[in-house]
Amino acid sequence: MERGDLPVGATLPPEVALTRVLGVSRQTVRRAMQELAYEGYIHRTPGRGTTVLRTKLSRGLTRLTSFTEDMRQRHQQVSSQILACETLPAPSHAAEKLGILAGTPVTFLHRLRCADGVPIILNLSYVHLPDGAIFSCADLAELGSLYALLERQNITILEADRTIEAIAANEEQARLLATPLGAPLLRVEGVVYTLDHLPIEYHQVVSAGERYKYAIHVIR
Amino acid sequence: MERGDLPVGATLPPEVALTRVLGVSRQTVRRAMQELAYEGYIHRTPGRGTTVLRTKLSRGLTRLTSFTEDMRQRHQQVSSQILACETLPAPSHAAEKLGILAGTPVTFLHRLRCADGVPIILNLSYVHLPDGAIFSCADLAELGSLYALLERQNITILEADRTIEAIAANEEQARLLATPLGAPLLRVEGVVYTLDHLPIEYHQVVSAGERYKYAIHVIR
DNA sequence: CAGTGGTCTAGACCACATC
DNA sequence: ATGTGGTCTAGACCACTGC
Repeated sequence: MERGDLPVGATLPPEVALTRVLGVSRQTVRRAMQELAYEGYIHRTPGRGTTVLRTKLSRGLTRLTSFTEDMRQRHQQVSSQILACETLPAPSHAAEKLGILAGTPVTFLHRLRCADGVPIILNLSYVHLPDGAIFSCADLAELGSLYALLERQNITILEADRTIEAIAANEEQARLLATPLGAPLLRVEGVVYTLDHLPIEYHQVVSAGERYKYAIHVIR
Repeated sequence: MERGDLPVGATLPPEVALTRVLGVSRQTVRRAMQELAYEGYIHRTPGRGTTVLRTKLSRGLTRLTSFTEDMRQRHQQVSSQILACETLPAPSHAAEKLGILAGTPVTFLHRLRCADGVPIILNLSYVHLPDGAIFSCADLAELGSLYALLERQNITILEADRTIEAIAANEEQARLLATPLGAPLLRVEGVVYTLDHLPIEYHQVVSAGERYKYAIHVIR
């Protein structure tokens, strides 16, 4: 499909034919086609056949990616200004999301992130590290990506719950993002979980409305 | 899990045990567990086992649902005020998204949608019907849901591409949604595709920031 | 009616984690 | 060594589509 041999609308050979041609079992053919269907490449209709829907994959919010990864994918140059990187007692709203007691020490991170030099998003993170893990602001500054820093310590990021809403820029946000006071901003709040389902990070990401859009592909 | 018999963190019986207890094959057990894993209920680790991640499902943008379906799921009463329902020449921005020439007749729909009587979202739709399909504003008013109306004519909605951004309320939006002028609003733009990958609807959904949040669950 | 995808069974081998 | 999930095969029946 990506080579263009199978244009949009084309019908794929039936499963049994592929079984013979490829020399694998029908289950195996089906598993592969189910992946393609899930990714939106093909559509399958019982009794009729399988048709090609699209020939390239568009990536969006469907998967958990970091800002750094997102921007690199768009071939934009990422830079970060670290406004704060310190250990402090967790404020109650963050503690609640992280499932810990207010006042428990957490790593607080405040970053202004730019793409090609233009300020795009403002990032507030409260990180509650598992026992034994260490956090170095110098390493973060060097690596750029919080998730990369965590994964380097064998902390596996698994999933996140996010909410998206619109807010009006307060004074600090307006100043840092170079927008007027009261300008509409997008705020994404999220809790990120590790492999063991422990909440490891609570973040608030605020982005300038005109400069950053979320793109999503959804299927019914 | 939803009954609470299996709390978060609990380990599920291994596949072979479930095979015996339930009297089904291992593949069948695996298929069921894969669904649970995809929905974020469980997490599976090779060689270790399967653990419970969450005990209830939060529904979000991950699947394409209509406003009507969303609200009914939350047990809220949906009502709609149809501000416009007419056929007109497609404006260029809508035509582009629908892949048709500007000026082609499309059905234009403008609705104010309320949950429990409170105005929540403002919906602009441009519908480009396939040949032979008919559109009745009376039916829409009765059914409430555009997608239900289309599906009743055997038009299958398959997928959508959406973008989310923050905007400031203009005069009309402020009046209809009962918010101050310039208040931050969430705008979701989307193109909805049918089974044959034909764009059938272009919509703009504007929602009041404080009254409507999008929730998303993403996995890495 | 034949052909399609949807589902299930029974049995096998593998890589990996744990002890 | 044992038990776990990941993958594959071979064969079967079903519901639905289209002729």
